[in-house]
Amino acid sequence: MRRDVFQAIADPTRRAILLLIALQAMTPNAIAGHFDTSRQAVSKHLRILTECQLVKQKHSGREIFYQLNPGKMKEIDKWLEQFRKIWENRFIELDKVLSTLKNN
Amino acid sequence: MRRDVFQAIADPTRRAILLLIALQAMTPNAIAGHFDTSRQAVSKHLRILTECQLVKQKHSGREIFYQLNPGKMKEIDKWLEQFRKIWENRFIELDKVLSTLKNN
DNA sequence: TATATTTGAAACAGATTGGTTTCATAATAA
DNA sequence: TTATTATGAAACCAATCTGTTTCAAATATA
Repeated sequence: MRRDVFQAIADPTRRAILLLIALQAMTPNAIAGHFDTSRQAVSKHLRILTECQLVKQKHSGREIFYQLNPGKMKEIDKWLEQFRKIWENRFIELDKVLSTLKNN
Repeated sequence: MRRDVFQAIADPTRRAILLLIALQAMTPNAIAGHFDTSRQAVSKHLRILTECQLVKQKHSGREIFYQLNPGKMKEIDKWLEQFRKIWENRFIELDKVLSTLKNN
């Protein structure tokens, strides 16, 4: 069972769930109401999202509200950051080429 | 066959390949040399990465060099951006709370 | 030309995934 | 208390995924 953030966001329904609960915590039933899948299917998605800590639970009576854990989203951002550095380096190199051309 | 960038980066080997060829274009054989999997397995990963346009091919005789397509990486960045906006909004709201406390 | 190298692709096997059905548990309402 | 509601979890199935084996095609070398 792979349960990392990258595997978690690979599924389009899970990405939609993350966006849905980003602004407001919601119960599994409420979330399921926004999709064509069953409550049980949503529940399984929520389990995966919870296990990799992309969402957090907040119990309230018999209801469970799920909300985004923004901190964990930064793990994806961190991974992307490596590539951003590469792009930036290329831009610096491009700048060098351009200034060399300018001086000649 | 789902072939979007999110499904592509779900596999750890594929993420490692992306990092490996980010700085320098490489052939499938050279890439396979860096991992424990076979050349054929790497070839399949490269096919998936190529199909979703995360990498580009550059033919040179019988060799094929694979290189990162940084532009496509931005699709992931774009998706993350939605959440960054949410975080920023929260920070703005937090600022409001703090300044209200200050004035009282 | 004959041989070796580099690669992609198809066929197959085992593991994983996403969804449904069913059941158990806990909290609320009548 | 009894019935209803909200939820998680287990069993199961079809589809998909990753890796291996095998083969074919194209390019380079002896």
